[in-house]
Amino acid sequence: MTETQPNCSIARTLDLVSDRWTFLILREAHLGTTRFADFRDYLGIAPNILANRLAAMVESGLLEKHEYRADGERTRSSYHLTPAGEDLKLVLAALQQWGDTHVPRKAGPTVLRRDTRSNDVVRVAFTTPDGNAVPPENVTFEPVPKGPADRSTWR
Amino acid sequence: MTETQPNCSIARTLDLVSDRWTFLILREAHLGTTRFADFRDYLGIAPNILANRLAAMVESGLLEKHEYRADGERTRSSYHLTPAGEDLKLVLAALQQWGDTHVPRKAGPTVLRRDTRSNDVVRVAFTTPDGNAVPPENVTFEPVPKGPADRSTWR
DNA sequence: TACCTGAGTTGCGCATCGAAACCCAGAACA
DNA sequence: TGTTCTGGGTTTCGATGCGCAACTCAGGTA
Repeated sequence: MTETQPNCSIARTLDLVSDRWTFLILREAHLGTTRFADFRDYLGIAPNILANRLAAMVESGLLEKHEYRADGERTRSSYHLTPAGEDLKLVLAALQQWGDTHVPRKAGPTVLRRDTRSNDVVRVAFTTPDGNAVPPENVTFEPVPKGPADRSTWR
Repeated sequence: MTETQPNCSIARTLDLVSDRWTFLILREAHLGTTRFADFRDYLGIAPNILANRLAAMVESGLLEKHEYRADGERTRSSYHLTPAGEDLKLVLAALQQWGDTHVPRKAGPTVLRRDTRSNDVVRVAFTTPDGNAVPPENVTFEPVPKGPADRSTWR
């Protein structure tokens, strides 16, 4: 087994998270869910699939499994976002924002993204390094000159 | 078949794009690929899967199929991003940015996001509506008060 | 002792995936 | 006129993976 890493960052990312359930588990984790039974009940996911996904996500560094013990109870497992998992907040927000505009729910969105300081609703957008907004139509994906020219090796 | 729409924007979005190949086809489309054979060769995707995905993406409004005829050639098919598909640029960029930092390639990234006006490298970030950057740790997902409280109906 | 609850595991039928092979129409060639 | 080439697919078929339902197992509770 040669276990080739794709050259494309999008492809490497998708190797870890492209699954629908993985995204939804991440959504729940970002909303504060940590326990197996809560993920199962909130998402309506089959327990074998959930166990499978959680293990894969721990394996790939998106979640950490902790054992904890509340007073007078036995130890339980909980799953917490790692910094890498936290950083996917931006991806989740981008997906959500797209869904809000392109496949809207008649009754309006169920979840907002809000700035805890100002209470403003937050958007995801392109910016320059110094924080100026860039209109999407001015953003291009540009292969780097030294990169592998053969597109088929990008995956 | 009741064909229920999930209440969660992320879930509704994932119904259209959660598949790994769908994302990679979108990446290629954003790089300018329009023809069946080019998608097939650049991605190394089996033609049945490609045909399947392209049809689904046309069906869900991410791509449009055009017939065109170059001088002295027969008509050919091409696939072009719709505005909705264009808007997924932000999601692709967010995935790519995450991959660049959390599963980096030793030889550096293969594709950059660049502002065609200033030539600056572009980042994806949270902003307020008036364009100020918001640090990710200050962004929370907040269920709207009137929304369905029962999380299990969100999907 | 029996029961409950959280956190899974196992078994099984069905759908989907993907590799390889095949197909078909139009142009180009001979 | 027939053959070949190429783009854009379709068909076949075996392997994988999904989700439901049922079961397990350990610790705490009545």
